[in-house]
Amino acid sequence: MRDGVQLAEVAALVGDPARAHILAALLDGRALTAGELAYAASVSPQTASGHLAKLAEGRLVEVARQGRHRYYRLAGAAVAQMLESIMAVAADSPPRYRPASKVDAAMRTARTCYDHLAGRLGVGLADALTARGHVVLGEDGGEVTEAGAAFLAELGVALAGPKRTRRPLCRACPDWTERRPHLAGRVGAALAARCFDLGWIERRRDSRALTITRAGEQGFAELFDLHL
Amino acid sequence: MRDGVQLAEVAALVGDPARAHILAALLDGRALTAGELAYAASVSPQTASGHLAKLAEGRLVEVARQGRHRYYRLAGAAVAQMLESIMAVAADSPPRYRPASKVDAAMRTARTCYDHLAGRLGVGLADALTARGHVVLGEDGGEVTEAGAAFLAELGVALAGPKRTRRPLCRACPDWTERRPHLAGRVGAALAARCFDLGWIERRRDSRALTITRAGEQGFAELFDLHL
DNA sequence: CGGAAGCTTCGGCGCCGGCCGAAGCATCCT
DNA sequence: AGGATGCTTCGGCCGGCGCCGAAGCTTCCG
Repeated sequence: MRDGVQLAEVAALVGDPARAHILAALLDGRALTAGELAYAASVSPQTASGHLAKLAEGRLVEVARQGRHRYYRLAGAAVAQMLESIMAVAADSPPRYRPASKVDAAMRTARTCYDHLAGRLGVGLADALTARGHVVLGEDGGEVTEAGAAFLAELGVALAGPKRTRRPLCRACPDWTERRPHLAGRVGAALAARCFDLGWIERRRDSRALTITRAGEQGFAELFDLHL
Repeated sequence: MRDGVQLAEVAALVGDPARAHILAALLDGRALTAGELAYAASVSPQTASGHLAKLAEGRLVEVARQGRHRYYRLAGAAVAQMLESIMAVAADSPPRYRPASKVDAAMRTARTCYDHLAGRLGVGLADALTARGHVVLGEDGGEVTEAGAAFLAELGVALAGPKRTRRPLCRACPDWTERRPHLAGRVGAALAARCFDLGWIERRRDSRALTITRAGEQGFAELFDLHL
């Protein structure tokens, strides 16, 4: 069982509190500077730099130099999915203390998951789209029906992009609060981006939780029969 | 971002080499004794005992006393899925050394994943069943069609069991070698069990890889048009 | 061109945690 | 009962890693 060592190496990278905070901060798919990540992890810049070097060597994050800043981001959707699956185990494992604070309620309602939407909002959208036959989530990623393509086009969701990308169009991504999948893949990302553009949702400070605006409440209710 | 600490706690449990070997050994869903796990992890019984206590406290494994033995097993399918997703990241992350040994080839062909089948065999079965409309894998787990139920019944797959179980009937489980989902859930487990009973597949020593017997080759080819 | 900002590298300290020997329980066998 | 087996607990050793201060490198600005 030789895969045990690689398993341990990757898990150990996530297993340090500072690095876990860094990864959690990157989980919404944005690219953050080393300084911001140091602040997020509550460690000094030197310490964060060391952690980031290890994460980069382990191919968990990628770095992009831009002027005197260095922007770090998750290395891909597989990493995000791994982190979500670990959180899913962490969520029900420890009976220790269950804060259930206000921010948790917000997280459960709507949050970003890598570059798409999760929480009740995310699974609600996925449910609505599948119930109406706009998307079909199969085992091999899933597809968008003709009616779905028309619906999304009318909504203004940009699905053009380079066709040669390897990323699947649709993917069911497990949601660790709702325990049911939400919509990921290129469609999930484009839909989330469009919701931001429409001003239906807004990011919160220092959290992956999202604020649903009044326009968003109206839009989600009218177009998706979704009341959150 | 308070979830960072819980993330780190769970990941740190997997992050130790000895514990990772233990978890990898349990990944096929069987329950093993503390002694067997100590041997699998190449540590002394005392050391393994400490690790197992931590894994149990972290709710990653469950223990069942039976005589003077203690049988440990993974705490659930969510844990198995987490481990698979970590392996998926570990598989393409390190360009270090790629052994690509013989056992790896066997693992890619057919192996167990928790209590169901993975590898080319696993995804091939899932493909065949969906292509023929025997199962429909949706986002919310999936269903077995009437034709599928009849087909499985004729094959001798026992799907009765207690109806009140929470476990979904079907579920798409990501496959880290094929990078496409295979069939999990109660149906996946029952199908795997039936293949063992039919003598189509056999476990190998010290590995999750499976040997496909001559009867298995014939059966998979005839009933699923699957040539491995 | 100097100074400041952002980030990294280096060096040494300190501590957490894995490891095993020895001992302590529980269970099974005869 | 006596001994063997399986597993756990205790105690102490020791290596590794996270941490930060100081210094060095690159980039931006006036």
